[in-house]
Amino acid sequence: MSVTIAEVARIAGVSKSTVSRYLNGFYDHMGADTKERIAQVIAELDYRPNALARSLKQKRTHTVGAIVANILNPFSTSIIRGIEDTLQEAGFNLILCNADDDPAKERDYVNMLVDKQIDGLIINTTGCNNELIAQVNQTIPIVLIDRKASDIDIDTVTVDSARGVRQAVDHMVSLGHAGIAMLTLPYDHVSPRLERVQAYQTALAAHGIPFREDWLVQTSIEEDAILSKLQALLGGEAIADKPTSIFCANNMITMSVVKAIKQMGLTIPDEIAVLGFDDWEWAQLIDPPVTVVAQPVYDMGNKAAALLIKRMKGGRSPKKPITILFEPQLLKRKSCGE
Amino acid sequence: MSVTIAEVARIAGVSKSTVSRYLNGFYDHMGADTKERIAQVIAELDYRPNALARSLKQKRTHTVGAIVANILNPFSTSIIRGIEDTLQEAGFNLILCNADDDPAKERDYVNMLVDKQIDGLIINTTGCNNELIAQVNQTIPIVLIDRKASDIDIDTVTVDSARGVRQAVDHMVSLGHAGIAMLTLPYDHVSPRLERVQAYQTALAAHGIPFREDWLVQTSIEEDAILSKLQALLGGEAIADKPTSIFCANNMITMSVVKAIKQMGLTIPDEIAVLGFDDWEWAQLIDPPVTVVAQPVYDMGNKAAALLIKRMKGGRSPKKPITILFEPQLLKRKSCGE
DNA sequence: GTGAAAGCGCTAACAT
DNA sequence: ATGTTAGCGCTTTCAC
Repeated sequence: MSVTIAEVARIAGVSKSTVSRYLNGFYDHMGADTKERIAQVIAELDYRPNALARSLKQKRTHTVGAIVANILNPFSTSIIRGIEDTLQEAGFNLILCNADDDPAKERDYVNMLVDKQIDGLIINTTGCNNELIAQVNQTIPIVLIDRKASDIDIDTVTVDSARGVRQAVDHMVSLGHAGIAMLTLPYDHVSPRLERVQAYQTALAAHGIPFREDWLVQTSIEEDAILSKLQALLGGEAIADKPTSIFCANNMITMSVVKAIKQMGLTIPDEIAVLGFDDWEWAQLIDPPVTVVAQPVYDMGNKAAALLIKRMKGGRSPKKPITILFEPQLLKRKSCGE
Repeated sequence: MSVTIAEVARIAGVSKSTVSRYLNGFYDHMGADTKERIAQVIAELDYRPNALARSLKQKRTHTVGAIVANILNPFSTSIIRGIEDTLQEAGFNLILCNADDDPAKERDYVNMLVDKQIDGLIINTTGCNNELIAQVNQTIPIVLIDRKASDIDIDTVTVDSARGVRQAVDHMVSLGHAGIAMLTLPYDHVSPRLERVQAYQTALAAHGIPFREDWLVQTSIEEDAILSKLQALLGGEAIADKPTSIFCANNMITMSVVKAIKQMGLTIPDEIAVLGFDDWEWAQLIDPPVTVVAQPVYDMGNKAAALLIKRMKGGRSPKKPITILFEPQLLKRKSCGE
C-alpha cells in the first residue's frame, strides 16, 4: 500500500490534523520546527495525498471535464489547447473526452464526469442531450463551446456564424460566382450548422440569387457519399445547371470536398471554386490554398475556460447565463479564383 | 447535496449493503421484490453512486490515463482514437492529457493521474521523466507508445523506424536522389527521432552515399527556424553543394518544410524532393501529394490499450515487459518525382 | 499550536 | 437473503 497521512503523522510525531494543515497551507500558527519535520518526512517517504480521499471530504476535485465532438478535427484540438492553457494557469486539472459526435457517448461521458465529481464542464455538444446538460448545470457549472443548445439557458462561447457566412458569400459573389452550392454535415441538432445553412440562404437572397434546394446538400464525410453528391451536383451536361462554387460548412467537409474534386479530375478554382468555414494549420498547403472563414479557436477555448473558472469560483451567485460571440475572419487564398 | 446510498436504502427499507450489492450486480441471492424496490427507488431519486467514494474503498477507478506529446499532431489524435475504442469496449474510462512535449507538464500529469488513482497509464513520453515513470510502473501498469525509454524495462508499443527510414531512403535513391538531407526535431530524448537519424546514416552508407554532417539538421517547427535552415541548405550557389531531396523525420516537420519550401518559391519535387515519416489524413491534398512512410497509428493505439488491459487484469503476475513493433509502410505519392 | 474524533459515501467481511 | 460494522484516507470542527 502507498503511504498515508497517518504514517507521515506517526513518523513526524504529530497528529494527522497537523499534517493535513501543513498540506493545505495553514502554516500561520504552526511551529517552525513541526513544519520542518513534516516537510522532511513527506520528502523522505515521497508521500502524495490521495486525491480521491481528499475530494470525497472536500467535495471539490479541482478538475474540469471537457467533451469535444471529434478529436480528429483540428478545430477540436485547437480549442482544447486554449482550454488547457487557461485552466492550467488557474490550477485546474483537465479531463478530456471525445464524444465522437455520438450522443450516447456524450451522455456516458457527462455521467462519468459527474460521477467523478468534476467541478465544471465544457462541452462541444452533439445537441442531443440537452435535458441532461440542463440538469447537470443545476449543480455543476457548464459552458458550451461552439455549439449552442437553443432550448436551455446556459453559458455559451461561440462564433458569429451568420457573419462568417455572409463574408464568404459576398466574397464568392464578388468573384463572379452566382452558382453557389453548399455542402454540410446533417444539421439536425448542431447549431452552427443550422445557422450557417440559414445564413447561406439569407446571403443569397441579399444578392438576389435564387436559392436552389438541390444545391444545398447534406452529406456525411464518407468518401463515397461526398463523391456521389458531388457528381450529382457537377456531373450534369447543362452548364447552366451546375454551380461554379461550393461553400463547405466546416473543415471536415472542406477536406473531403477537395479530396473528392481532385478525384473527379476537376481543377480548383477554374472548374469549381471552393470556400470553407474553419481554418486549420495546413489549409494553405493544399493545392490550391483554400480560402476560408477562420474562427479564433484558441481564443474561444481560452474564453470558455475563463468563463467556467469564474462560474466555479462564483459560489452560489445568481448566475445569469451569457453568450459570448467571437468574430470570424475571411482569409482570402486561392480556391475561389483571383 | 446529492442523494446517497444511505438515502436509497432508507427509502427502499433495506440496508446500505443490500443497495450496494444491487449496484455491484450481486443479485444471485437477492429477493426479487427487494431488487425491484431498490431499482425503483434508484430510478425515482435519479441516484448515481459517488465514484470517488467507491474508488476510495475499492482502490480501483476503472480509469486509464493517457498522456500524448502534442495533441495538435494528427499522429497523437489517431493514437487516441485507437486507445479510446479499445478501452471503451473493455469498460474503462479514459483521462486524456496533453504534455505539449514539455517534461514538466508531463511530470505534473503523471503525478495528477497517480493521485487520482488511475488503474493504468499510456504515455507518449518526452523521454525526460524515466525515473518517475519507472517508479510509478512498480505499482501501476504503464505502456509506452511510439517512444521508448531506453534505460527502463517497460511495456512498449512502437514502430520499426529503422525499417521505415530504409524504405524511404531506398525510394529516394531509386528515383535518382543522391543528395538526401534530413530534417528532424531535436532528438535528445525522443527514441524514434534518434532511431530515424541513425537509420538515415546507415541507409546512406548502404547505398555508398557519404554522410554530410551539415545535411542532417535539427530544428524547431517555428516558421523562421525552418526557413533559415532551409535557406542555408538550399540557398547556396554551387549546385553540387545542395541536396536534391529532404527526408523529414515526422509529420510536423514535413508540414513545416513544405510550407517553407513554398514560401521560398521552390517547386516540389523538381527543385527539391520531399519525403516524410508519418502519414496523415490530408497529406494527399497537399501540392504535390506527399510521399510518406505511414505508421498504423490507430492499430498502435488499439494494441497499447489492449496490452495495458491485460496488465491491469493480470493481477500480481510476474510481468515481463514486452515491446511490440509495428511495420511502417511506404506510400508513394508525388513529392519525390515519378 | 496541536490533538481527538467524527464523518465524507461507499464496500466488504462477518453475522444471522 | 439481508443487516451490522468497520474502515478506505482525508479534512474539519471542537477542545485544550
